[in-house]
Amino acid sequence: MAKYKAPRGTKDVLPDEIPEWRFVEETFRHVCSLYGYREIRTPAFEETELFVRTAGESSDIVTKQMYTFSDPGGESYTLRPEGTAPTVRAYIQHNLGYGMPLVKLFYIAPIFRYERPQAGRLRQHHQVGIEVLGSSDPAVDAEVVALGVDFLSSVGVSGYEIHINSVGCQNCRPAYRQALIGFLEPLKDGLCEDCKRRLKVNPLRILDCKEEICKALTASAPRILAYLCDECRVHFESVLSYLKTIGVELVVDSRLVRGLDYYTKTTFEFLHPSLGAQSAVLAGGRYDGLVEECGGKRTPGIGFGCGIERVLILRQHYNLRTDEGNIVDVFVCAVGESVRQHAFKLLKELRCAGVRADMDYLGRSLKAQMRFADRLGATYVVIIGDEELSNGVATLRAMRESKQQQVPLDKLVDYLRSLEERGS
RNA sequence: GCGGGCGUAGCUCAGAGGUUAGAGCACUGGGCUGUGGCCCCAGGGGUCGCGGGUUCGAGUCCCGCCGCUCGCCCCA
Repeated sequence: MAKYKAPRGTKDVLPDEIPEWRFVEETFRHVCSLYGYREIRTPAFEETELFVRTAGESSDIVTKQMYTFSDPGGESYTLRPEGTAPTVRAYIQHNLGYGMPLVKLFYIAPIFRYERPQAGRLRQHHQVGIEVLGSSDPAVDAEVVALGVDFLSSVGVSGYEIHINSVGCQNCRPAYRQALIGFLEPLKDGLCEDCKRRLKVNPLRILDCKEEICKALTASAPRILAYLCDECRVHFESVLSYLKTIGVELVVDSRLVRGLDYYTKTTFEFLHPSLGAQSAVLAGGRYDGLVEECGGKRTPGIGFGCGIERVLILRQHYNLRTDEGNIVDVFVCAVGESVRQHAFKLLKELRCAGVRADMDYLGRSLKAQMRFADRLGATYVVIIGDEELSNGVATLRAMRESKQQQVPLDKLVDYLRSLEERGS
């Protein structure tokens, strides 16, 4: 047993898995560029206060999931538990909106939450996400959902449902909240323990409870869509209309309530059945009050986060797999100690000429060197021994064709480079 | 925080009270004295998660702890 292990709920991404990660990340970057989004990178930790203010005092994230620590100077910091607040903080701090009324950003970042790990849920996971700041146009809501659709289809994921809802705004949500409390108060003895507590701190969350008894009791509860103010109702209908125009299928789900306090108007989740209880692969919503809450000018915003590990689970589910291909193009086999200096020099020249190349550093037999070259996927093997050296040549073996020839040592690098160029 | 399953070689796993703990894959060497893949032979590699208990004897049975994993809550 190893003495040290990766902390609970964290994972090492090993070399064999890196191609999958790079594929997902690069695909995301590409899709974002098609939509005019630019990348931003923010620190892994922020002042604790930022998350407490934005996610909400009573949210699960703030009450029990944050990795908070104080640095030697006594400041309280928290490892990023979500991607939106840091992005908004950077947007305000650097005046990204100055002279640029609409800003579209994307990020790829680790996210930290203290939770019980299980399939598709980690204490450090990674999200790709986007944020649009500066427009309340319902077409932007539709664009954000559309980008999510394009991203998932580009990485080969299908079979999900998009649930969408509007949670209203500061003008209409209080009335709905009162109506909901009024409906549930007489029934509260039948609710689960968690929901009895939610009734006081965040009654909307009761609609999202997975307990059958709560689902039954809330089946006929008032629906938020019936309480939206004119502005929110028109906005939501317009979002649905834009999405219909581009052929995105939706499930309007009036029970969809998200865990963060800052959401307004549109909220959505992309749910996939094969993810089990953690069925959300991509989720987000509009947050028209967040920038102001963080000390900036009143600026509407909307975005989503998407769990990379969950995307990878789904790719596995669909038997999708990108592999690395060959690791080097050329392997240099030195036969005998006396030729190693020459082999080492040749290796350096190959690499400087842009040819991926390697050699043996374990003093292995030629047979073992060949086997290793095969395992690295080398297209060519260069064999140099005393005989070759005294004739000023090397044996060049084409592995896939199982053919070999003698090539003058001083022509070898150019020759291999030309073969490479022709091959690629 | 609560419940189920599992911890034996680098990996996947067999072994269910009785010599010195095994297999496949991988690795190293040889068959092939300078040539990969296929085949054959050999070799290296293990505090059987940790600690205690029962027993003449414990990977094996019992208890505790730790870890991993799956589910509940919640989230990407």
